[in-house]
Amino acid sequence: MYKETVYSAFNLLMHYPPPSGAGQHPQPQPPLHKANQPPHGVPQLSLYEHFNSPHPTPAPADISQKQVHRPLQTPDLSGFYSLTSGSMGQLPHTVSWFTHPSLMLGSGVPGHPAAIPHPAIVPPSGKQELQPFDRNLKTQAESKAEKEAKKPTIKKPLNAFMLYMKEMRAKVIAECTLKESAAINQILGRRWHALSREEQAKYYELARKERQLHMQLYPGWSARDNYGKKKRRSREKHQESTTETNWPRELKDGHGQESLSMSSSSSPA
DNA sequence: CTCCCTTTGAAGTAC
DNA sequence: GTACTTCAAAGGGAG
Repeated sequence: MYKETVYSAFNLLMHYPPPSGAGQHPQPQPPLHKANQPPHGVPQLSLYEHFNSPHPTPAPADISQKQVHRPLQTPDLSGFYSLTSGSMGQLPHTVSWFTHPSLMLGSGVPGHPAAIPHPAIVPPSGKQELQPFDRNLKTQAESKAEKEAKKPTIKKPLNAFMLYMKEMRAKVIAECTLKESAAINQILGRRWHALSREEQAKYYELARKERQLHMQLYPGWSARDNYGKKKRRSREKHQESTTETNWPRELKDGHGQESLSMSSSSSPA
């Protein structure tokens, strides 16, 4: 089944050969995501400084936690993405959902009571909390522990590729009628490599602004907060796959690019 | 219901 | 400093 869906995308993929097809980017240059890194020590975070300045209002993270009991609403971002999906010829003034104006005002910014829950903040299970009525039945210790466990998770900001995926996914699905994300992502990965440096640069810039705003909204947040909390992927399996080739990703991309048939056969029937 | 798959990049941990 | 690991999104598939 998986094989079939993957093969159904074959034609699509033929237009976006893997990077191993040496010469997709005739001009060998340093990885864009590295070249795109802003120099250290460059002060760019005026807003960040503003948030970090001593003020009586609670920290953004605290605000976000107070929003947990609300029905979680992911704002409709289709507008923004439709804005950018057609032509990325110019950078939008707003950056994805992190920098969407309404979100900037509403999510986590102190002093905005009508705050919209930030899409990066989700309850761990994605479910609503217990009603206060139910919680009264529990002991303080239990409820405290539960509260701790149900703390909203502040998600990582999306990187350039993730932003690209988010924007292009629907397009690819429409083109190839695939729905399985694993297959879609393979296509998107190849399309990503097929992008020009200029096109990629737009997404790196978007991602940079995402990180910047994320920092502003959640000054104390660290990727460490979510580290190791998501899945307990079988380390043996992962090591098996890495030791199989034992190559760095760059080399694998260049020489050991897994074929579609390989990836399809990797999933158990 | 929960995890896996699959991708790239950022950021974490381990040595 | 380098190598390795985890998590961001997504949704069908599998157990």
